[in-house]
Amino acid sequence: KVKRRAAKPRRKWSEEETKHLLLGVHKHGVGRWTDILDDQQFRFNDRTAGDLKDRFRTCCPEELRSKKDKEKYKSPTLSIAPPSEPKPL
Amino acid sequence: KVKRRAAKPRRKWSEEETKHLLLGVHKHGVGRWTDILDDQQFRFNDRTAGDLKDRFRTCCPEELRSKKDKEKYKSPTLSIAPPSEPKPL
DNA sequence: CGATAGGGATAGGGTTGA
DNA sequence: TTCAACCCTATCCCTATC
Repeated sequence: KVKRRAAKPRRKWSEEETKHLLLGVHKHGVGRWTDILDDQQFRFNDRTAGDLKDRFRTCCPEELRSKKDKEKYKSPTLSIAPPSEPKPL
Repeated sequence: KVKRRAAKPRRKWSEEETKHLLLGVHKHGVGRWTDILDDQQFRFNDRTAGDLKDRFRTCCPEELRSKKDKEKYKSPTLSIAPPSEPKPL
């Protein structure tokens, strides 16, 4: 049986934080979680690359189901204006 | 409106079954529902890990309210002698 | 070795029958 | 109405794989 770490307290993703994630995906591409996390243009509330991956999975279930053509996530469909001054969350 | 599965018939938790749950928490810790469920030392009446979690929530509301120091659930306060031969419920 | 994808488990809010 | 029992799923964990 696998020893599990003590779970960290759960923190809901805010709309603002999710917007930063989607903008990050728009800029760097799906799966580039560490790149997005390290991009100072986007602000996250103490998340890990895995957290970003999990959040994207739940906030975009339909797209995730089609594994091929991940480039489509970079389509202009996601037309959210980047925040000129990302504030800390 | 969320699609719901057909509900399973409700079965009350007996004192015996609850005792096994508390002993399991004492041994494995709060939140280790699958570990407790898989521990052959304890017997449950066809419950899921989620059922154990929910039962613990209702049978120990005070302790659940204090999120910190979960180790206290392992305190000797819960000094119930483990059944040498757990019987099926 | 570091990072990700996918599967697994839990926490907490929601639902419902007695 | 209340509340124990059960459901839903976002969030977090584990690990094979690259």
